[in-house]
Amino acid sequence: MAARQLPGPRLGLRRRAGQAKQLLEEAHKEGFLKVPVSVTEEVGDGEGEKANPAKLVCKGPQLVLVSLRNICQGEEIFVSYINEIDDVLSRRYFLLESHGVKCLCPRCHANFSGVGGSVLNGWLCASCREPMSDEAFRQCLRQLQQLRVSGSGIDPDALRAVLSALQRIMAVQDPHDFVLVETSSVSCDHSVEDIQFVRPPGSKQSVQVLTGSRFSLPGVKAVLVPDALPETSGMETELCKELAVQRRVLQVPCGGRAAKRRLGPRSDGGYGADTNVDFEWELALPGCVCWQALLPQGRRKALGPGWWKEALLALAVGTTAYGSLAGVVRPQAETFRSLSVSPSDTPKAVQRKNKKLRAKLSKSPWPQLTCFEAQGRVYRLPLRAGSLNCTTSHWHDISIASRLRYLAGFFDGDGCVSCSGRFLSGCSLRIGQSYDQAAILMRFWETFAGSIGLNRGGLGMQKPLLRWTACGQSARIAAQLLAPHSMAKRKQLLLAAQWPDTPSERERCAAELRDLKDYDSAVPGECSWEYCAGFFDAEGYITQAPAGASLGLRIKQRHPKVLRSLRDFLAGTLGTDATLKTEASGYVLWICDQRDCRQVLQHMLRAGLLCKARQAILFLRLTPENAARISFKLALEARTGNQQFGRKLDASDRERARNIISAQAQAADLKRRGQYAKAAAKKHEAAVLKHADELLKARRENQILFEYLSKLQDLHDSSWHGPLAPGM
DNA sequence: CCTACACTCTATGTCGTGAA
DNA sequence: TTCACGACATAGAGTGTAGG
Repeated sequence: MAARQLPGPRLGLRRRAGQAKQLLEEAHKEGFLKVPVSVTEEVGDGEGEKANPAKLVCKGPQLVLVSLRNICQGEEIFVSYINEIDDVLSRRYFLLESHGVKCLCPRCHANFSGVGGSVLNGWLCASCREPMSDEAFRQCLRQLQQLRVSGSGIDPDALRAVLSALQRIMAVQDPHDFVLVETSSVSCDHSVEDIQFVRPPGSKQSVQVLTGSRFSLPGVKAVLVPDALPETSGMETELCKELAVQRRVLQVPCGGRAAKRRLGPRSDGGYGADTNVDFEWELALPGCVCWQALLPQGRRKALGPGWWKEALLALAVGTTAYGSLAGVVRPQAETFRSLSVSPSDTPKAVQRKNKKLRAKLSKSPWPQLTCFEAQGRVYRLPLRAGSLNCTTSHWHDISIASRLRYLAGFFDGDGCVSCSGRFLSGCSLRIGQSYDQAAILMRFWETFAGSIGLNRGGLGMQKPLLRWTACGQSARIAAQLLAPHSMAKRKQLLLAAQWPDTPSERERCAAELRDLKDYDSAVPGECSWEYCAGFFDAEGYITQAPAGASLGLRIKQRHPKVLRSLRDFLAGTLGTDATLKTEASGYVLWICDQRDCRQVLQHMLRAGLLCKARQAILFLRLTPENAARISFKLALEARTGNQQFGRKLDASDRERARNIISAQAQAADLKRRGQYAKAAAKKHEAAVLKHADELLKARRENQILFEYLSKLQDLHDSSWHGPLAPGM
């Protein structure tokens, strides 16, 4: 086992049992346990020298931890950080990921080169010390399950109580992660065909339940790995190679969403599947209760495939690799506290904590949004057509034609035309925006009616999303009004405006609409400053050279036609020299010249720029003297999304980066000149600087993430329901 | 300063459901 | 049949950084 390589919780057996007893009593007092459960300690029960140091058995309402060999007085008992029935690869991957530890214990070492044939590799028979066959291993697992579920003297009610307590505890930790499905038809001999899909009452997720033993082995784990191995050295490369072999052998049973993103080396030093890859794995306890979990990657890594065993042990023994049961019962406080920086943490350790913190955050929902704020007014959700008579005054001072040009520009950027319903009865127009950009949705709502509703609730860094929707008659009218001013989506809007009545014609139009989205169906048309402002509000981005005084304007788009029209318009009216370039997944229109940038921003502001008006105004004030301050201000208040949240470099970061580069360059120079001793000293100095720099950045990120978390918590505590939340 | 690229959140696109 | 809304998946948009 790996425990000897690690610092961390190492509790004496007596102490663990005592702690477990106390915690179980507490759990019973607080109503988590329906029946009183106590822990009995049985040490040296005469079962002789076996490989497993201890086992957990249920005796009536008691959970008993039994040592399987004699323990000498004063001997230290270790807690494993891993699930011992994992294969060697999973164990090492988990240890490296979660603790940064390369395990060199005999079991890992002996089996390391043999990985690839089976996920069960690395599991040695306790008697003969030979690798176990798959069948023998499965047999053991069955026995283990039988022991836990229907073994002698086990009170099913007690076990059920423990399991339901666990469910409650876990539900507190993350209510979306666990569902408890009771089933009486689970057996070990089902085949893959026995997969059923159920939606448990109250669950919004559809849940896949696999009842086959083939997939319910706790040792089976899905791992996605990069096709191309990253350029790393030592342990990581070895692991990647083996993961690659593993993948081919396993034919990964990857449920839910498939891996979309490029899999490869990541800047954070990790590798493998990206965060939006979900896995599903299941466990069936025959004849009793079927636990099923749909875990996010972070959680899965944290607990490992044997989470259920770990959880049972946690309840019985009061200890896991992640702290005591107290930490499980009050997960928010304890879990997050364990992720805050401690003085002895290395940069890598803080980075790992930050990663976990982000994973936690990404599962933390915002409170339900029931209203939104736009231009200082608060509106209830959903905002239906005609539910208000008042309008935002400034917008109505602008002529209808100008308004339509702006809206057409915005719709070309961010709008969506789709036909809806089984009968293709009509088209709908839609625009989604985050909740703090509701003003732009109000412009559409005031002009075309329709409704504004919640598209998706907030989740961690992801703000809640609102959506303006017009369907039926209002969609037809809106499309009719927008089409003449639109370029990128004119053909789609014309289709929506003239949506036919007969089913066959509708089928044809629906197919045509789909086609229009596949290629660049933009119609070159008359451009205007209002259109530019709208399009820029939707798709544009203002860049600032790192804390410098120079700025640039960028518009990214998948297809080039509309960008060409914009470029020609800018060249024709201002003589602006905008360049159109291809970039990965599309085209970019760039304006670099400082004078051009400012002129374009001023024109767009006059034409009704809204979403990016604040940024534009700030940038127009940009001078070499205030560059750093404006950069900070923008990061704080004028950003659209939370990408790269907490990672922005400030002036001192840049200064440190310059020093590191300078030291590295000096070291290289000294080496070239043959002054090896001095070069080595300089190199060391650079390494020290780098270490300090990484530590500082990681600590600040940790602090910012905690501040964000605290703000999110405040929203819950203050019964927040929609008005703008500052700093989020 | 300019450009390419990386990271990850947002905004499209689609499907389904249910009330009117 | 229309309209509104929710859920889900994912392409790509928005943003930052590194390097020439």
